[in-house]
Amino acid sequence: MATQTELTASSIEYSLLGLLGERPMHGYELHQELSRKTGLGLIWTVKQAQLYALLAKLESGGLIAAEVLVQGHRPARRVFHLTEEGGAFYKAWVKEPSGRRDFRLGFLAKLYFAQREGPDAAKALLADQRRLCALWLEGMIERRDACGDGNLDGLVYRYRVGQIEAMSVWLDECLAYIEAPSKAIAAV
Amino acid sequence: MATQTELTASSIEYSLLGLLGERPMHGYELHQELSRKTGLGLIWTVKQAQLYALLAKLESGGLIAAEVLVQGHRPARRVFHLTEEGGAFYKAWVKEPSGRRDFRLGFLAKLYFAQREGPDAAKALLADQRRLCALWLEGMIERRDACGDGNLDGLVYRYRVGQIEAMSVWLDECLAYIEAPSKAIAAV
DNA sequence: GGCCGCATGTAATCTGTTACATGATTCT
DNA sequence: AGAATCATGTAACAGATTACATGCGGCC
Repeated sequence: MATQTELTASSIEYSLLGLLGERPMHGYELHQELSRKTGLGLIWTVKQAQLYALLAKLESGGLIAAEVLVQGHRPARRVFHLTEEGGAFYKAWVKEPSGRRDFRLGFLAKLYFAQREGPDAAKALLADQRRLCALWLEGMIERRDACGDGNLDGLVYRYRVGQIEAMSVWLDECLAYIEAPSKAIAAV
Repeated sequence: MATQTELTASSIEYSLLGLLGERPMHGYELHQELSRKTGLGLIWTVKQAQLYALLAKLESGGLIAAEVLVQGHRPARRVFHLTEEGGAFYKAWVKEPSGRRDFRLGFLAKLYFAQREGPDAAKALLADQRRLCALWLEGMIERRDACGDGNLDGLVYRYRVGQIEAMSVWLDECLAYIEAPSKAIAAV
């Protein structure tokens, strides 16, 4: 029970927790995992230096812990695993829909993990996120309409409305995919 | 001709150049301009401290210069104006379409300025940006199709395709707006 | 001989955020 | 009396990026 110093973690950090929740890994391994151009690596990549820094932060926060694994000639590995605290942190994150700021990165990552936990978790997440997204859209449309046509401000809002609408459509696609992975997409 | 230390400026900095190109202003004034919820202030806001830091950077880079304007009792104002170099920098920026990274901020700002320079500048910018955007879309669709249906990677690409498509639609709306500001939007 | 893979990091740098400092004036 | 406005900044901290350091083994 390390003193909870108001731990705020970015979606990258949560994703590391998520990965370590599946199986313990050492830094280099994580880095490779994230450097592939599939899965999480497709969402973002972390530079090696940053990764080690993030791991150090998570470790000092008590969310992960390391075991040193010495191997003959090569440098020893520090194999990290989730602590209970870290697991709880991750669980809370993965079920909470994302804010607009980190939708692009955070939500994609969340969906990745939620779907691994099973279709129900993913469906629930998608439903929540859709609701949130609808709210954003509503608010943005209101603001768009508030500034009449014929000025640049309106275009700015129109841009945002368009982006949120596209999100919304995409969330529906995701839901369809989760419900019937094999051919759902073709129907769109 | 200060030694051009490979000046890289963010779109925020370019926007400051753009504002100062219209009329000289002091820091506080710029900050107010950007704090209003219309025009550029709608695109982003800068914290006061950061603004002064940016101005210092631009000044030391020789892109803007200050004149001190002492007024009776209040603190003296440092009124900044564009230098020739700064003007050239700005001009190059404003006509160049934005990359994907800073489309959200950079392009909106660019459009704001281009449109102030007149409809032709704005039209040219929009046309260029549309072309670029079409390329992105093409590439992204290709990648989307490359990873077959039925896996999460596909959803990630679908998301991106959706966002770029929305951009593309919006660019067309913008063009319509520039060509017939009064009622173009209603037609969409 | 030189580069890539393995596996760890540190140090320097840059950018941004938060908080604070100053000091007079005008609004409530 | 207290708050907000005017107008400038500095200092401390947080985050990411870049570059560098180490040291061995295997491949071309």
